[in-house]
Amino acid sequence: MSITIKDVAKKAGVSIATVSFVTNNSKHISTETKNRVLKTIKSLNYHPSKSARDLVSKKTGFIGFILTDDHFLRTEPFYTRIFLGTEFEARNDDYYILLTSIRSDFNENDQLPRFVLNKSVDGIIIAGKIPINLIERLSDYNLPIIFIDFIPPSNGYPLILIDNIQGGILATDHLIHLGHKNIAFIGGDIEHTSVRDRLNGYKQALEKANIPLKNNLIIVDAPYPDRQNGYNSAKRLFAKNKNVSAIFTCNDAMAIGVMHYLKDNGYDIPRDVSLIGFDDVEADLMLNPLLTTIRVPKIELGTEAFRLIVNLLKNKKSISKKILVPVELIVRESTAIYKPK
Amino acid sequence: MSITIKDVAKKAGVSIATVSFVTNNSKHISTETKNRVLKTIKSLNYHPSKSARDLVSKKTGFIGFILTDDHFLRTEPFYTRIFLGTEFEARNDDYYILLTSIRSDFNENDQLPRFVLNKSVDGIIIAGKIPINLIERLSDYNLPIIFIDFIPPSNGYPLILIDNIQGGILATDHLIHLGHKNIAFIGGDIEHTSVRDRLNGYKQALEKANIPLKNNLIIVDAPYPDRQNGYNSAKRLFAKNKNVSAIFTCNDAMAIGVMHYLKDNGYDIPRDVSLIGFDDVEADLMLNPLLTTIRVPKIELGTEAFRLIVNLLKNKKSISKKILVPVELIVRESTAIYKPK
DNA sequence: TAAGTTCAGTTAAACGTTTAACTAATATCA
DNA sequence: TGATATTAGTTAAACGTTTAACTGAACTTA
Repeated sequence: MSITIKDVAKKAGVSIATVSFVTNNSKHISTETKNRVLKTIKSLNYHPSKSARDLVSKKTGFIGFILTDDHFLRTEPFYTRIFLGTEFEARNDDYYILLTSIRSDFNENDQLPRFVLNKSVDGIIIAGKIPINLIERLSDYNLPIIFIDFIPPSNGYPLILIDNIQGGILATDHLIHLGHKNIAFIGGDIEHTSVRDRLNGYKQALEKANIPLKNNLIIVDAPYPDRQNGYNSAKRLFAKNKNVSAIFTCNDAMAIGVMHYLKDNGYDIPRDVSLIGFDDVEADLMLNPLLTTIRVPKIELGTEAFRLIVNLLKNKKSISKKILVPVELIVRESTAIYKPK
Repeated sequence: MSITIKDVAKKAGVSIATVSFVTNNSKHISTETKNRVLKTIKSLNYHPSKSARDLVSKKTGFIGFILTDDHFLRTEPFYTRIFLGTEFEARNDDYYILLTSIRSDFNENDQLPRFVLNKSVDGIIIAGKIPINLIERLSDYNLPIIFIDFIPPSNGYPLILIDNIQGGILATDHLIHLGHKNIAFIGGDIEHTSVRDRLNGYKQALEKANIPLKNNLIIVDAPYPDRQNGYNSAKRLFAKNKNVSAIFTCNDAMAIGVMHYLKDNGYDIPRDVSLIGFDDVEADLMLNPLLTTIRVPKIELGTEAFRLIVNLLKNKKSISKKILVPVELIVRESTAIYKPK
């Protein structure tokens, strides 16, 4: 059968406790014995049984990762990248990540993820907007929960957030420095905090530059920030106001929609209109022109979340931290110096 | 602390063995006792400890799922959908899926996935093309392995495959029925079996319709089947042959590249050229015109793989099955009846 | 030198299940 | 009727670890 700690102990001529102490280096063992044990472990290709370990330590060694179907299957690998960041980091710490998806219209009748019901995780990471009734039901299980890129209504949870305000400022500043004055903002649902914060950054940047805010340059009534809604929002923007020289959209998907609208209506990018997105999802490298955008470090969001939850697990006291991950301006081809017509 | 089988046994007034028999219904227990135990379980909200179970049963209850980074982070949610299918199915069978990625240039110096080293999975599902040295090293661990959408060089593994030949026939037949004669095939790497099979279907369909095969209508030298290579392949196709009225590309990504090329060069789709893709990844719903394609049932590929591996695990004898999952023609706007210029 | 301290290692209990082997009661049948 | 089979349940060992409590030797120190 499989090699166990007993086999190692026997072959190395020590007790199983000693082997255990070596593998965990939890007690001082003479270098001589230690090396002998280590060598034996290697030669037998011994790997401790996870279940036996978990059983006695009362830990599971698993972290649950929850995503809605919507987010999971998004065209752009945004949330999958975040997951990957978490998985990467977990490798160093002997944790496994259990990924599951829930329906985005999760309701009272839906079952909680199995790993919650069976208590097979030590903590939970949730990325993106999630139905609040799930959060409420989750709280009964008193597991540590961390949110990525979402601010739940109830306080007290540690949060890993994108520095959206900073991103909004970065994007808008870029356009301002290029000489633009009539800068539009196109967002999805204003109820979503990221959109609100990005808009906030936009406003702050304008104010700092003494450019008056015009409400008819702000379109934030689309239900979902996808390409189609980007297209429609652009249409509505230009219906109100022909005098736009630059557009900041709250994400790349909408930006691509806007791009389509502009092309369909004879505007050249960036000659007639400059366009900047947000996320940098590399969704469309064939885009012409290539999109200037704000890069969100997705992998890093995932790794940060993992580090934080492990910390929480070790120190037991629930620090309700809020970590803002910085973003970066990526200048490509869709923005240019303002030239009056 | 946590509720254990002992608590249930005590409260229900039976031995722990009885409780175990009830939870597994592995032995006949009187309905009376059974109901009493069940009720107690519910009232205490008891859930068996997975690690204790795994320890004695020598199963882990986990299946490993391996993807290369390339596939994982593909723009189109192709492989993530397959994973989701597996995860869905696993829910019914009390299995968990451990998803991990490896680098696409995985080599001898890279570590095997942790779940292999630590023996924390009962079997492995691999989706998409994977470096063969990984397969070789994996075979040492004598775990059941199943491949999805990839035929490894070494035989004997159960395979879940897309019915590519049938798909090739379906696509080409569609174009033939529309009256096209000069039908081009654009594929990526011909070394890839899916491309070969799709091309095969293409050839079969032409032959059946008595349309002579022209080699200068077949472009299969792109290293990777993405948009950029679709664009380039189209360029090369039209350099050799202006007389093309329909194009069948081996996947949607290349089809989108081809679409860009056609637009850039003044061809109207489908008036001048009909275009059909493969995969139906819904990557670009803003596409104009919407792409006619062959739909691959991604979720189903995942569920089939899971069912097969569980079967393998239960019956122990390694049936080297090959399951061909059928595809479906989805007619949208990019194909039309042939009209001579 | 005697008492105490440190060091290196061992022993054995515990974690929460499953399951083979057993028991005791009841049913079946020639 | 007595032997046998069936049913419903129990007992106890086993799975592979961790770790508290212990042991014995070697080293300090007054």
